[in-house]
Amino acid sequence: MEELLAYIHSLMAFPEKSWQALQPALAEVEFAKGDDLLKAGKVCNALFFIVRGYCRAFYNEDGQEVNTSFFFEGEIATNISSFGDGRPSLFSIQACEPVTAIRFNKVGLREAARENADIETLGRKCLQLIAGKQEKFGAIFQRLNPEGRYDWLQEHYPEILQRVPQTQLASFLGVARETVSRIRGRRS
Amino acid sequence: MEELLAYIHSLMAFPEKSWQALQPALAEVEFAKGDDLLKAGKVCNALFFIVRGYCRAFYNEDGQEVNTSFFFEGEIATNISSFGDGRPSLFSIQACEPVTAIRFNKVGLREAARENADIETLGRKCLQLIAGKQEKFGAIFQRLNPEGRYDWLQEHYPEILQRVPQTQLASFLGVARETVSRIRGRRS
DNA sequence: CACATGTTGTGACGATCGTCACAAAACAGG
DNA sequence: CCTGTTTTGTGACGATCGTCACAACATGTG
Repeated sequence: MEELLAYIHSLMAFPEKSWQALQPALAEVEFAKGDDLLKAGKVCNALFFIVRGYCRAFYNEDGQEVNTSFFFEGEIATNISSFGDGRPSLFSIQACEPVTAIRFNKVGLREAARENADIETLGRKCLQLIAGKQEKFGAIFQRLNPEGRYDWLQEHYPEILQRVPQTQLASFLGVARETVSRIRGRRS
Repeated sequence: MEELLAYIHSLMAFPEKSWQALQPALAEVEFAKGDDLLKAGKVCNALFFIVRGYCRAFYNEDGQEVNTSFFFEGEIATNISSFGDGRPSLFSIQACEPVTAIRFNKVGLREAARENADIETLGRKCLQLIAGKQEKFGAIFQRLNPEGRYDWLQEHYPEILQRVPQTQLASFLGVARETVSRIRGRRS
């Protein structure tokens, strides 16, 4: 819980009173490696603040999995659009290691936000953060070739390169597995 | 204004009372071709609902312009991250034709949202819409090669292909100008 | 109409990447 | 420790794309 509080404080001033008001919406949860935090086809009714371990978001493109993002400690894993309008999620989120997370229940969050303006603001901040991250990644894919993308990750998210197995990294970079292997060969 | 009202109604129920409360934040504005709706380096303190004409968002990558998106009639043009946290925008938004738009003033909007929950909700819906659009485009660039991207645009946003000059389209697709020319050659 | 400017088409060529095939290495379960 | 399974490395080859160079076409301005 301290991790979450620190995260929130990094975003905004958040008095003890608001923190208390938030509690009913929260629950600490554990996932084994391979467990789904969110299943494609289901509606996303929670946010997950990752405390330990990491997850991947992926969907099925004619029989094979495409990774769309990774969530590490101190990040929020969710499907914004499904969470937002209650439509089924197009992708799954899965624990890649044993994961400890704090679950934000949607209903509880909505109730808490109605009573407390800080919580409403917090929600908006998170949304902005997620949108901003998406914007950044979009730009990278738009203007960089596979090698450039790898370098950019190296620079900005070295954790992904170190913790994610190569095959999954390749699908995230939108690149053949072999290409990642060759880029790594050149680097070392 | 009717266009904007229709747009809002397509997103949510929005009673006349809320519409009235929103008015002080709105203003109809005109831009000549080439005018900036937002200048890179400045803080974005408005949303623009495009009524007529279209705009492009672009930034400078070592001396040459890269288009990051286009905004047509019935869409909202803005820089979410700059609008959200008041930091200077990394990109400009420019009218590609004579543009008529409705300007949402940030201060006015904030005041109106404080008084009226519908307006707060509207803000969140717009944010979600923009994040969702970004998510979609990100996925396309991640897994499609230039030709696939072109086809996808053809299918989902044919307007872009028809109204945007080829050179700017190329920079948007993250592709050499000549490649777009050849793809078009193959298509016809 | 003439000219300057900007946009688009096209050909040649090399670099990068995807695909296929198979070998090597790492890993997990008994 | 052995064995089957998954992950990673590597080579060959073809397709696509980027770059450069230049021609054709369109646009707009006097």
